[in-house]
Amino acid sequence: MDPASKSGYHHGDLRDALVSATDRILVERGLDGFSLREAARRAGVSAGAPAHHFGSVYGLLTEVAIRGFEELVAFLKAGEAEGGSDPLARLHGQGRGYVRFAVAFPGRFDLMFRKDRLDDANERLRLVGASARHELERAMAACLGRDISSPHVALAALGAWSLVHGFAHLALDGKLGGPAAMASAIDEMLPQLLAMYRPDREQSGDA
Amino acid sequence: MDPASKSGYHHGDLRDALVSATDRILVERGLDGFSLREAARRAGVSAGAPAHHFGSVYGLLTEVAIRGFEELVAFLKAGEAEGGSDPLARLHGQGRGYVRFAVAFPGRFDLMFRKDRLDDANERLRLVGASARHELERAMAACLGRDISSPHVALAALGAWSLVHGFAHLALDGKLGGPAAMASAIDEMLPQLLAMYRPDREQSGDA
DNA sequence: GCAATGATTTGAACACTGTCAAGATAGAGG
DNA sequence: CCTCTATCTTGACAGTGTTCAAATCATTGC
Repeated sequence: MDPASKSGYHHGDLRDALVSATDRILVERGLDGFSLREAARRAGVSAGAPAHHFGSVYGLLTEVAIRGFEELVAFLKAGEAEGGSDPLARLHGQGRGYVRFAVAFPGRFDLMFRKDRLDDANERLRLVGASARHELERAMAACLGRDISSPHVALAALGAWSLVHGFAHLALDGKLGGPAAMASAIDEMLPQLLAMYRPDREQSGDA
Repeated sequence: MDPASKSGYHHGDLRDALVSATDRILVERGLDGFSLREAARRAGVSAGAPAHHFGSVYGLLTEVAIRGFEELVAFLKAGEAEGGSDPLARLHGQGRGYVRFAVAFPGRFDLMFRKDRLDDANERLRLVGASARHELERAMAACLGRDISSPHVALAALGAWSLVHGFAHLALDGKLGGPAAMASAIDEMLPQLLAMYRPDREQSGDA
């Protein structure tokens, strides 16, 4: 009816069909098992069809990555909310949300940080990526009691991002045990790690 | 003469020729620009030839990654030596060595951590990877005044690795400016980051 | 010195991949 | 009803990694 959600041409809504087909492939076979033709196959469409909607493989994968980042931001916010009112607890909550997202959607997570498969120039991708970084920097600024535009905050945010990203990587490599042990690792080891490396507000910030 | 180093069969030493051809491709075009056929082409050999020496693409890339890790370990040791006798300075020196390697050999660095292109089961790869991790844990243990087998050390090492890895990633993404600014960033921003996030030996280690 | 041996490389095939141009199709708007 | 435009198919092309029988050639044994 409304032309935005169901513009029933030949297929109906091939754009979304391809995106969700890709998502399913990422879940079942990972990024390596993905191919544009396979996505087209699953959408019940010929190999050349995706080009009209996404231009090239990069376009399709970029679209999937964008939706991944949107969901990541949601996970960050949910995790932060668990932290209550203490700024440090809220920051750590974001970290837990980050790792939880990585563990929940390994395929999407893989894709999102493999820039060789994405279109870096895509405006929406950059926007949603900046949005995620903004979430982190806001929580970090509150935690350090500094302005969000401070280079100190940017540097501390980089460090915090690296920490949880490395932890997530480790979890996905299976180095933290199976899925059962992973959940407890996120709730036990990650807090320990975050406590061990916390941004130190006492150091001289302007050298 | 000695059959080990120069067993002049048809090509002479195709194994090494393919490895160095791959290395050159990584420098010139990055990992995306690599293909097994292109490497064979540069070695002046047919497309099927590499199979005999490496089994598959994974074998060749894994060999290149192994040599990369060997060089990384050398960079870690060199950086650590710059730290003099202070354990923390030595640890931070290792971090500088890590980032320097990543910046000096971006292609190899990319490859080394793209496990979808490597043969995880390769024994030598795991050995040299473990060797690199051991360097870090040794320096970290000295820094924390704990035994190297302590889980606390392992966790702290993971955190430190994540920090410098994230920093290196950022540098390679060009977010730290051009090559000129990069060198100074390694010598200025990285120490700040490492100082901000340093393993805290005062926390309760056994929860 | 020469033939046999076995490692090394070739060449052609196969099943894939992503992209492209040209034609078929079907719904929308006049 | 008829055109028009976006959508999709078809068929081709260049390129990829892998496989395998056949050809090549250094080495080994005689």
